[in-house]
Amino acid sequence: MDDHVIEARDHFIQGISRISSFWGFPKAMGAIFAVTYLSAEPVTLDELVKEAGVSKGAVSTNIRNLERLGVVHKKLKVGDRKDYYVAETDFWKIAKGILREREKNEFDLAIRSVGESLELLNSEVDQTTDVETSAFYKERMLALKKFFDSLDNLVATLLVIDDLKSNVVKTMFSKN
Amino acid sequence: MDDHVIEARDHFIQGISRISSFWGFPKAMGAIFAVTYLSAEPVTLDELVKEAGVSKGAVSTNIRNLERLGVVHKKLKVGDRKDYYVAETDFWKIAKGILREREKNEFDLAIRSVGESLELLNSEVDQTTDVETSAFYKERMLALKKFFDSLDNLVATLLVIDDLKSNVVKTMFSKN
DNA sequence: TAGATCGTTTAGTTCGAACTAAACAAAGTA
DNA sequence: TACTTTGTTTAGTTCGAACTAAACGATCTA
Repeated sequence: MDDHVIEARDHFIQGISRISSFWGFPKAMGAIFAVTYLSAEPVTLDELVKEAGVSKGAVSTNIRNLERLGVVHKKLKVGDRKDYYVAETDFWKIAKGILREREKNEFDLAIRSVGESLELLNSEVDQTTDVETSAFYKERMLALKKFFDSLDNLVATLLVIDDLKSNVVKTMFSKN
Repeated sequence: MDDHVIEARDHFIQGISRISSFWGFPKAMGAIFAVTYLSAEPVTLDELVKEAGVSKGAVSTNIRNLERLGVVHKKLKVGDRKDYYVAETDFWKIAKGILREREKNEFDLAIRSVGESLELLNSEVDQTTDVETSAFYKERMLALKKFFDSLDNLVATLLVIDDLKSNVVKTMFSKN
């Protein structure tokens, strides 16, 4: 293969790896996706081991996460025990998948803890001390909770946008 | 102070710490912000050391980053060498500040590398081998680049939204 | 059954981000 | 000048996420 092509490919893989790690995913995950994305044919686990330069175990776990996020798709061939993977090419779909995944898991779990803190304050029928402090905490925590709720609505709204509407978004923010 | 209030406060600080680390920031950074946010009065570095339970060095570097992001603000008092900090309470502003910061730095640096890879392919006037592969790479890389450009426009658009319009957004996505 | 071929799981290791402790710098005060 | 008070920087350490190597399980074939 032409040197320039190889160089471009390597540079691309490296770039995707950085993007991956920037968004809080493993670098290897990015490399694995990049290889899959640059492959015209479905790729096997062993090919990914070779092309992405990571161990079989790492490919196994990372590709599974990629599939869970909808970033790649598993394709089985009849009479073939191997798993084949192809990259999702609709990046808006990918973005939605990732957002949806973050929505559950850690995200609103952490957000929920703000609500819980607030409830702790509200259930505090005590008359002991520091009414002022308690009131101030309530005010601040409530303000943050409201922000999170709005954000939640925003994301939820984006998630229910179907393909038709999403095309509107694509058109709006594309230059050509 | 009332036990419930202390418990609520601790729970809140812990929650913010998790959110912080979830978004790729140090846990301590979240704790420091939480303490600042829950303080009615401007706080000093030494108070933060005590309240957030991290070392002076860590507070120093983290608070500086928080200020750079516009999450807290430094307040100086006349005839007082201490630095005082207050939390920004407009979370939409905070979100914008963080987005803006990510915009520079790593983000479009990584994105740029995709463009560079593409250029490497285009500057490849060679006639050697693999015309097909090269064409395929170009196609895929261009598709990704277009997506990134759209995303870039989207973020840029959000960033130039002034306070008036941003109130529209707030209203749109608040429940009450 | 034995052996080959897959993907997964586990035990152990590596590596870097983020922390602490402590030295340092700067700027005021006595 | 010496001492105090404040924030920053540096050297060294810790700790966990993510990796590798290798054992394992499952499934097909001869």
